[in-house]
Amino acid sequence: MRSRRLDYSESTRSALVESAVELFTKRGYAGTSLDEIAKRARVTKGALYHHFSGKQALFEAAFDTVESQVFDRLEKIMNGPDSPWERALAGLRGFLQSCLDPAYQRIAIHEAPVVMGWERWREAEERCSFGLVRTGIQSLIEVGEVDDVPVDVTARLLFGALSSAAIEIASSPEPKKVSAQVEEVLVRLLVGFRRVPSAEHGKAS
Amino acid sequence: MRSRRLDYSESTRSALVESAVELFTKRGYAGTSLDEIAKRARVTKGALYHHFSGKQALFEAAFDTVESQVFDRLEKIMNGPDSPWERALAGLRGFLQSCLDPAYQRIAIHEAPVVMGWERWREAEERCSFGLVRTGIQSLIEVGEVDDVPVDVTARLLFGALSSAAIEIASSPEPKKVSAQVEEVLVRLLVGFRRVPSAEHGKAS
DNA sequence: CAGTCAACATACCATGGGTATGGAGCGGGA
DNA sequence: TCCCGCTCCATACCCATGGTATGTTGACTG
Repeated sequence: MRSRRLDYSESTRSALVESAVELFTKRGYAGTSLDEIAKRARVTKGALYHHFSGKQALFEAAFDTVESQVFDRLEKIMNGPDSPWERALAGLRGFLQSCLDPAYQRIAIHEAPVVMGWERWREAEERCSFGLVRTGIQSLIEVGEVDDVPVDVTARLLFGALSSAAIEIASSPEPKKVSAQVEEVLVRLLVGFRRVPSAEHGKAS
Repeated sequence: MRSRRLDYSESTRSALVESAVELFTKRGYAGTSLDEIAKRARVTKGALYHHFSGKQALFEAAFDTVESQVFDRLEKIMNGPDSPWERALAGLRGFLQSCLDPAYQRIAIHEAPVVMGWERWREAEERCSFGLVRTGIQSLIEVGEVDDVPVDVTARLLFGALSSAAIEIASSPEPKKVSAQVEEVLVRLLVGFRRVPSAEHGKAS
C-alpha cells in the first residue's frame, strides 16, 4: 500500500516542476530565482533542494516534462498507418504545431542547449523529437524515397532548420502565415530531396 | 591631434573586449565573472563599468567583434566575380569554415540568442552573416536559379541549419569528415531547390 | 512507545553583478 | 604657467541569489 507521505512528496515535486516550467517559460532560466519557483509552488527552498540537486537539475526536470509531452504527441502522429512519406509530412506539421507552445519553445529549443550544455542537450534530444526526425529520414532512405544522404548530418540540419522555424513562427506577429510559409518551403525541400519525382507527391493518395 | 589619453582609453577598452571574447569562449557567459575579465585585461571592474553599462553590453561588444570578423571574410568571398550560384556555394564553404572558430561558435551562434534575447540577436544578425545568406538567396531567386520561395523564411531555415551544422562540426571528433558531409548535404539541398532540372512543377524550361 | 528516517523549514554563507565615491592626470583657457 | 574641469579608472560597498548546514515534524517500524 502506497504511503500517504509518498503521495505528498510526489505532489510537491511535481508542483515544483510545474512552477519551474511556468517561470522559466516566462522569464527564462537566468531571470528566474529559486525562491520564486519555491514560492509559487508554496514551499521553501529547502523542499526544492530536497528533491533536486540544484537549479540545473530542476531545469532538466522541466525540460523532460515539456519534451516528453511533445514526444508523445509526435510519436502518435508518426505511428499512423501511412507511408513513410506521409508520415514525414504529418510529423513535420505536428512538430511545427508543437513549437507554438511557448514552454517547449523557450525551454526545450531556445535555452536548453545553453543551460544544459550542447552535449547533454544533444544526448537528451536523441531520445526525443530529434530522434523522431532521425528515424523518419532513416526510413525514407530505406524505402528509397530519398537519396542516400548521411543520416546523422541530414537530421541535424533539418532539426536545426525546424528549431529556427519554430522560434521564427512564435515570435512573428502573424504566426499562421509564417507557419504556412515554413511548411511550404520545407515540403519543397523534401521534394527536392526526393529521388525520382515522377509520381505525384504529398498531395492526393 | 588625437589625444594621448584617448589612445589609452581605446586601448583598455579593446583589451577588455578581447579578454571577454577569450573567457566567454572558454567558460561561457554565465561561467565567467566580470572580475576575471577585468583581471585578465589588467584593470579593475571600475574600468569595465566605465566603458560598458554592464555584463550584457560587454557581451554584445564581444559579439560584435567576432561577428564582424566573420562578416568581413564572407563579404570578400561573396563579392567575387562568379555567378550567384557559384557565390552561394563559396559563401557556404566560407561560413562552414568560419564556424570552426570556437569564439564565433560559442559567442555568436550558441549563446548570443539566449544572452541577448532572440529579438535583439536576430536584429544584429540581420546586418551580418544572416544578412548575407538572405541576400544570397534573394539574388538566386532574382536570377531565376531557384524557385520563387519566401525569402525571409527560407533564409531563416537555411541559417538555422547552418548554425546547427556549425556546432555539430565543431563538437565532432572528426570535424573534417562531418564538414564534408554537411557540405554534401547542403549542396544536394541547394540543387534540390534548383529550378532547372525540375520537370514536375509544370515549369520545365 | 521509543527510535528512525524521510520530508521539509530556517538560518546562514559566499559569489558576483551592480553602484557610489574618491582620486589622479591630461587638456584647455586665463 | 597655473589652475580648473573633466575623463578615466580604482576602491569600497551593497544586495540579490545559488547553495549549504542545521533544526523540526510527523509518519512508519520494531
